[in-house]
Amino acid sequence: MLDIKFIKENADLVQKVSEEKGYKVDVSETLKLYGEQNSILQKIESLRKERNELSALSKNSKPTEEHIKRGKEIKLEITHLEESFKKAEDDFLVSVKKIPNIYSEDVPKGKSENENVVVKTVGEIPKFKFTPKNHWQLGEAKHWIDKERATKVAGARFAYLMGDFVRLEWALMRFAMDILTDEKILKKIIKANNLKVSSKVFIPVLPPYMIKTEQYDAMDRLEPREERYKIEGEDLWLQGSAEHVLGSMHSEEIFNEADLPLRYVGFATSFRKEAGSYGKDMEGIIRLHQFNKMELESFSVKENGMQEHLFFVAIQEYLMKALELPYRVVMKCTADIGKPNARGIDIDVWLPGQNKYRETHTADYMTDYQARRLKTRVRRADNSVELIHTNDATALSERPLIAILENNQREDGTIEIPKVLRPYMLKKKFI
RNA sequence: GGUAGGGUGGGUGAGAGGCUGAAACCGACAGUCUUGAAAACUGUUAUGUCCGAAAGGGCAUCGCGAGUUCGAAUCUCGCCCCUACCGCCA
Repeated sequence: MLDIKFIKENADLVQKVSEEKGYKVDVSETLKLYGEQNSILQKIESLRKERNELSALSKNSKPTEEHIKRGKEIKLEITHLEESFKKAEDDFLVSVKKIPNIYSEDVPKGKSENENVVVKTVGEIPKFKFTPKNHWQLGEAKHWIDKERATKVAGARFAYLMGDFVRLEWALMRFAMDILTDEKILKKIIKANNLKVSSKVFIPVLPPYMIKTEQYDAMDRLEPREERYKIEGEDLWLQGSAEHVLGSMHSEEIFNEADLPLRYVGFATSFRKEAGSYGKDMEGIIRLHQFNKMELESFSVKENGMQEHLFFVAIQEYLMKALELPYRVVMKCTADIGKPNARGIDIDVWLPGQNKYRETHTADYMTDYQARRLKTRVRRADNSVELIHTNDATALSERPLIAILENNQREDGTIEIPKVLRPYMLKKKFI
């Protein structure tokens, strides 16, 4: 949610920016609703003041008939006004929650993801002396991917992952974990990218996979609900990304400035309904209802938020380079960055089996948009309290694994293991 | 899941219908003293929100929600969570 004071002072800007992000909002209506809510509140507060004063008169003595009579009147009026207030407040909240975050100055303007801007392309696209297979042809031949049985057991968009593929996935995750918890490597990444951020390591987290409605909504990641799995009979949802349960972890808390930035690397199986993507990516394992992912999350003071975001992208690039995968960095345009985002970067990997780039990573910078409703704050050195800035980003998921299969395949269907993963694969070179 | 006891500020913990946003102590911060530090003493020390240029003032918050009452941290009901024991379980 945006700050209502900011909206008030920058109504035209907010209106314009919301439209550029593709959201239909009426800022003047929001402000009107805020005014209505406020004027009712002021009436209530002056009545409450009278009630409090009346009640203070009875501190040593019994209240007079007069006081009780007036008190009853006040009670009735307050009850009445509170009903109108509740309605006015709800209307205001519904309206203000629709307004997306302001985007960062350097975000390209665009009406759809087609207008995202490729910032750079890194790594050589491999040339094959044979026709490269896609990951499901490779995986099924090796009995690493079994979607037929998964469909029998759980339905479409599920898969059994098996054998060396599983070992490779664990190798990948262990590799990422080792990088993110090694301060020396983080320092190297910071230096190489000329960043001004703390080199504090990431704290590994295995979070809950379920999240309450209230927390999910405060994160502004609950919508669209058709995309989420609801737990029947409970006020719980299956999280769609570890970010959802990591970001809400410190809701209602006030950090000490000295404890920031606070960085987490969380591993979680994530769940998505993939509503509205019928028929898309039905083959292979690029778009399943559940997938494993290692996610970065950080909480920082406002002036460090952007550097933190750039640091996350630098980490993503470091991981992709280490895995020797060809990729490109994409700046998402206004229409594609997402409602709570101020800025968003995607990394797409080259998939020879599909002959195109596919998204493997996202990095999101939310400024204080999420923190406002989460009530995650920091006590600064001068004792003032303010909202923190949140960042999240993919570290590694199963999609880079697909890329390893397709990019590192040999004619006989075996896969060359990236050098950095071999220590985690009993030093084997091929699987 | 059952039974019992609990949830009050950064911490411990008092308060059991009105003078209580809340005692006391600890911690933290600032000051006095000191060459410096400690000790001692003095002061400050929740969050949100509204009005105001500011000074200041109002309102709300004692796990959450509803209710009783002229008046609720305090009484009633529902929910959540904690602790202990029992049951079940990786």
